[in-house]
Amino acid sequence: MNEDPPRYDWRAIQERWSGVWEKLDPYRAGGPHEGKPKKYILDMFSYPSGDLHMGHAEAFAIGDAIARYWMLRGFDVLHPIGWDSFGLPAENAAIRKNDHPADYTHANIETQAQSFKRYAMSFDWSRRLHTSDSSYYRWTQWLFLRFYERGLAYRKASPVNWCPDDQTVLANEQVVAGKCERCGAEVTKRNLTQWFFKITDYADRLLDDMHQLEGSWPERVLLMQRNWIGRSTGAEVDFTIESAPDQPAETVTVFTTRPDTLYGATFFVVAADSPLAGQLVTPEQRAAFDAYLAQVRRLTDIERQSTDREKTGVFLGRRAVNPVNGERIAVWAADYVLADYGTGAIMAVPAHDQRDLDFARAFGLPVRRVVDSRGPDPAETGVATTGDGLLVNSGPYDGLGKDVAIARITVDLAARDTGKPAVNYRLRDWLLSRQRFWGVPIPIVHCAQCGEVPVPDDALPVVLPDLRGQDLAPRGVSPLASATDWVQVTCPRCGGPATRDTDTMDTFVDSSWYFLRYCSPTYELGPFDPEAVRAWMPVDQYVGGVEHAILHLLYSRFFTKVLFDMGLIDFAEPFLAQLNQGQVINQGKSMSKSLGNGVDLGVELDAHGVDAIRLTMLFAGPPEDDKDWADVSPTGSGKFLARAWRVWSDVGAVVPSGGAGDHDVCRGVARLVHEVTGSVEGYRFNVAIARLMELTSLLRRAIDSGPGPSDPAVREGAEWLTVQLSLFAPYAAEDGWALLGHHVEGGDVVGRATWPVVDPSLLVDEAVTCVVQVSGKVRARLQVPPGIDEGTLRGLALADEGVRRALGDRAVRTVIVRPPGLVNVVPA
RNA sequence: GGGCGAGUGGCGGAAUGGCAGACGCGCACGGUUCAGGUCCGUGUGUCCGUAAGGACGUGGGGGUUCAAGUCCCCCCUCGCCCACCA
Repeated sequence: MNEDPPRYDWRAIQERWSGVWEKLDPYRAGGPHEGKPKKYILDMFSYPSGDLHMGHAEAFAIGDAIARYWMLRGFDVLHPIGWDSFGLPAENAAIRKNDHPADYTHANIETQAQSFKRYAMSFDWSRRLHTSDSSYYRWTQWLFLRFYERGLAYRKASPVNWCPDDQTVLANEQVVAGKCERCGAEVTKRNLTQWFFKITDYADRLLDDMHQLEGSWPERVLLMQRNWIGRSTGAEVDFTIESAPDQPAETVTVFTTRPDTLYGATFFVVAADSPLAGQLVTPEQRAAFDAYLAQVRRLTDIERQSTDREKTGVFLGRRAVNPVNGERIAVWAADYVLADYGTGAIMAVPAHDQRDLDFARAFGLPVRRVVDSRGPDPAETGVATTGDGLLVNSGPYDGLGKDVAIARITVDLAARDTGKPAVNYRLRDWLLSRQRFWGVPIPIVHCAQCGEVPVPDDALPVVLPDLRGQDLAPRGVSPLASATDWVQVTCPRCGGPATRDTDTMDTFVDSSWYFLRYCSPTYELGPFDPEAVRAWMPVDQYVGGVEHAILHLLYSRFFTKVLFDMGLIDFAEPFLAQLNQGQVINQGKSMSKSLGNGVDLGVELDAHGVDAIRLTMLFAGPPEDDKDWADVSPTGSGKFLARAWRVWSDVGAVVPSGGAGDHDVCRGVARLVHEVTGSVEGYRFNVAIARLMELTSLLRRAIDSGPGPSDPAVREGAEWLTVQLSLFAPYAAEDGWALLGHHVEGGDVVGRATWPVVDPSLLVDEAVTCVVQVSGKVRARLQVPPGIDEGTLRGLALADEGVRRALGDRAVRTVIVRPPGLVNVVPA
């Protein structure tokens, strides 16, 4: 009878080891580190909108490889998982299916948890958390109250972004190109009283602390945050608006980054939709202004922000007086000036600002150059000169350069009390209230006697009422308002009748502190145990998508700084290092239902197995590159795993006795294993996997046509291959570990083995191939000892047949000798 | 319009200023197999050449250097981000 050799069977392997891991639970983080150094490796937690998809598969393969690496290096690693489980999709599903959002949420969480386990994630499952559990959101409310006490959470009426489809307000950060980030509907403005976090108080620190992150955060993310915060330094300048004869004069302040161009201000513009415009307009111009304002209000933000639009505006009938030269300039209202940036009013310097120039040309307003740019006249070319130059037409400031002029003019304005240095930010306060149900209730009570009253800490959590199905249908006010029993309360301060705030918090509030909760997920005395946070935080490596570059990452940094100021933590940046994986795309395009190019993770896992998919994700390229699924080969990954498995199977469980084994195998293994370590530390997993493929081929050759499977060096190579491959292919590696004789069921899992460290003496080359170039082209290769001296090498190179042939009859001008690897002969 | 990043075989991608194309996919040929697939081996940048060998070659152009995919300048193309923020 012919006995078939054993074969790599990933299905059987997955089934076998997932059961064992479930029992052993091998990836729990330690307590106080037992003397070991710590690493906190954090994957962005998951939103439970369905099962895991291809994007998750890539991101989590990266995070898991990093976490597993540090475990094998002997660190105490915290690698937790949880769910960002409040949010609109669950609520919309509940309305559709007439049930409770929690049902949908928990079903999806269970599905994802099972998928994570199948995907062999090395999570500490004991720390799992859900932001929609009252045991979690109790502390979200507690944090809100602390922010409130410090004046960092406040309510104000203002025009806010309104999504007509989701029937809720949105934060600035959630409006992308005038549309709702989530559903794509065009966002409109509504004047509403809403809750805000005063993130603008932290603008400077959010900006300045970024230098700590340089080098360990993607440059692109830092840049996006810088742009988003948008700090501009300049001056505020007071213009007097000439009054009607019977009225007192008014002062309107403008912000400018170019106070040096003050002499070039030839008109004055206020935002058409600001209250200021309505106050300034004269009775004669009132009708024209009202008509213009109506026209502006009809525009959507998208139309309004289109930069190639013709400039529009209307004269308000009054004049402003320039504080530096007393010049009277016309006051206009226009929609190119924004009501909510700076002071909502500008001085227009058309010669040196393109927008002002476009406006001046549209309405025939004067243009005066005050910076000598030596170019053609902007009034004629239509191109404003925005660069540096010496001042002209600027009275006492003529001849000054930009920086000096800005400093001098600002000082002089301040001395006459008509201006001062000023800083402005693009960043606005974080609008956190939402008129939806499935979120954290805002723990504030409104009392006719006492006004806003915080819910006392010992009355937390304010638990959501039990609403479901049609109770949740959007009607422009929060669904919580219809839960009358829930809304009606007694005032915690005076005991009189009061009502609960019916808004819920933006889910980004939940995710702004979850990384702290993981340190002590069941702690009852506060949001986190200070001891545990001191032990684990900050996060050493955060892994997730770049789509959170300004939302989640900025908010989390803000929260961390506030907690630092409260004295609750002793660090001001939560994430020391950040890695953004690329997207998984298909045929050059991101996957979408409408394109029909979606790839289902479950189908891929069923077809190729977990290890092959993880390996494919990581081998496809550097982590931050996009991966096109049409360009990669899970089949190839599977073949590699089968080859590796056959090596383990051939080497088997018999431990050879004594000796280092075959010298060449030993050195080859050492070199490759060493290179894998370097590649993993640099997050070049594609290169690490390439080296493991080479290692596998080397061992294959050693078994078939070298010293054979029982050589000690071959065995050691096989063990190391197993340990290193376990970062990427945990199932196959565990099976290999068992094949090599380890008692996995008894707790000797490969994921808790020791990362190989090679003897440095094995990495020193015994013979080096020296490349000899003539004029930079390779003409000969010499085998030389690594310690060869310059003179000897030079002599050998010049004597070489190939070199002489290439030189021909030309004389040698220079010889560059870089022992032992390179000689470059330069002929005359 | 502004900012940032990237362009390397048929494809994904390697390469501290020092042998361009590691590793893989694909393809070709050979072996194994009743056959197909699997598996094993060999080859595979382009051009000239039976071969030995040679010429060319990292988007285009210029420069620095003994030596450039890598550094500098200009241009082209693509991608991403921001976009009337005074």
